[in-house]
Amino acid sequence: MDKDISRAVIKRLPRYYRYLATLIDEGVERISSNDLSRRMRVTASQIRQDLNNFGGFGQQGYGYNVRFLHDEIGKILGLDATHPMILIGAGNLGQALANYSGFDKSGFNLIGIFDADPALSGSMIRGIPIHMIGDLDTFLLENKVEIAILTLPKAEAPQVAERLVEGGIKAIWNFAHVDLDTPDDVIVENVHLSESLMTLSYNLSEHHKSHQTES
Amino acid sequence: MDKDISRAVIKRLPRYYRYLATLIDEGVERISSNDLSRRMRVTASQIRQDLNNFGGFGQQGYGYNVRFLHDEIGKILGLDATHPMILIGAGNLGQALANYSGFDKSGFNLIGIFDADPALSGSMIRGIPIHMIGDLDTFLLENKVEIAILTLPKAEAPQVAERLVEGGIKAIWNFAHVDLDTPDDVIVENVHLSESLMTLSYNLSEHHKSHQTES
DNA sequence: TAGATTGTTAATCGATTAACAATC
DNA sequence: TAGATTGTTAATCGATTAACAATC
Repeated sequence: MDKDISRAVIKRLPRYYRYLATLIDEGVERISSNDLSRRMRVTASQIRQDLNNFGGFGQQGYGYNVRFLHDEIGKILGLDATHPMILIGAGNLGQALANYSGFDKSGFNLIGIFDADPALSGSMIRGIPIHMIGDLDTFLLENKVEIAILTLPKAEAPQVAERLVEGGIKAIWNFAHVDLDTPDDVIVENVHLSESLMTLSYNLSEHHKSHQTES
Repeated sequence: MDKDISRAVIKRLPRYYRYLATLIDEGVERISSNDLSRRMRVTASQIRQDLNNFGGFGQQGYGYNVRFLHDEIGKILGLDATHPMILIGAGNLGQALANYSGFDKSGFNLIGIFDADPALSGSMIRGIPIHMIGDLDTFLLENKVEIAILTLPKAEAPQVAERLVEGGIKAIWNFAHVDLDTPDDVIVENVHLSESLMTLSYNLSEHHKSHQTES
């Protein structure tokens, strides 16, 4: 039904969601696009335009019910569903992400960790077993996995990505410093930390007027 | 001199830089905007427009010298300079970033780590000492620090950010799940991982045609 | 020189902002 | 009802793409 929402809009939704959660914590029950725009430092127009891509969540003369809007955006983002995930590459970053328990409460459940290092075989992180990478294909056959987190050296990432696609994975959260070449129906969300740092560095180098930037 | 380059352009520079490094590895000496556009899956027009924001790096009839263009973009990004950094919050993610040695070769030198946990006092990560957060202000007085990496719980981040600003920090690489309210001359680059995952989740939930996305 | 390919201007497309009628 | 504020259309702004003259 909702057709072709622009990526710019989608990327703003989690931020709305976060601000609305804060408002709930503060006990705020309703908010107008104008008040929210002041808090978030975006235009009220943009807020109303963004939300109306998904339907009329507000009420004229009243504004938006905070809890309702929060939950609706949660649904739009798919946070009402459970998303089984695996993580591939238990290095520093991989272990840090595996240790982070915050994803669970949004429905992102890590059910397996894979690495090439035999020393890690059989051990666990937060109760989640570390498997050998050789067992990946079997695991994908026997378990429903939606998302794979790729925290691998760039050299190994493309080959592993291909195996993931063959195994029916739906989405890859890619932390490897490489672009993956996947079929159109596989979602790839890239997090290139070093590129984020370079962007920061650019702004440092010059006499640029700064503004806060989303990565 | 270079005035007001759009953020969209800046965010593409690190990717050009990465592809050019790969071309150097492959022994490619020159490349046309057309060939590069095919590899990177962007338009040749965009490549030429982007680069010409910074000057004419190419030559008609020839294309671009790979090594030269790579190095020029490096300079634009400020990778020819050294950027002393500190990291605040030695939790899972903080430790992972501290352990990552790859930043050094781009000039990003981690010179101090701070945490509130007394158990960590005096220990080191990759030879970099962990200080108590109480010593932050003194450290900033005694050391030239450009960038602070914030890997803290959201509750503590704003207060620490304020101390950093007072201590003369130039830029904050913010991993905390909160927007920081800093003066205009302080650069903030946000990395909100949970928001990145939500974006991925959105694309999963629906029958959206996927395309690879930069976070 | 002829061919190739840039640098750059012009045209198009998309996203943001402004305005206001609808309506709670 | 009157006031407030949305939903939505129209205007503006900015970014991308196309076209082509300049030039190596």
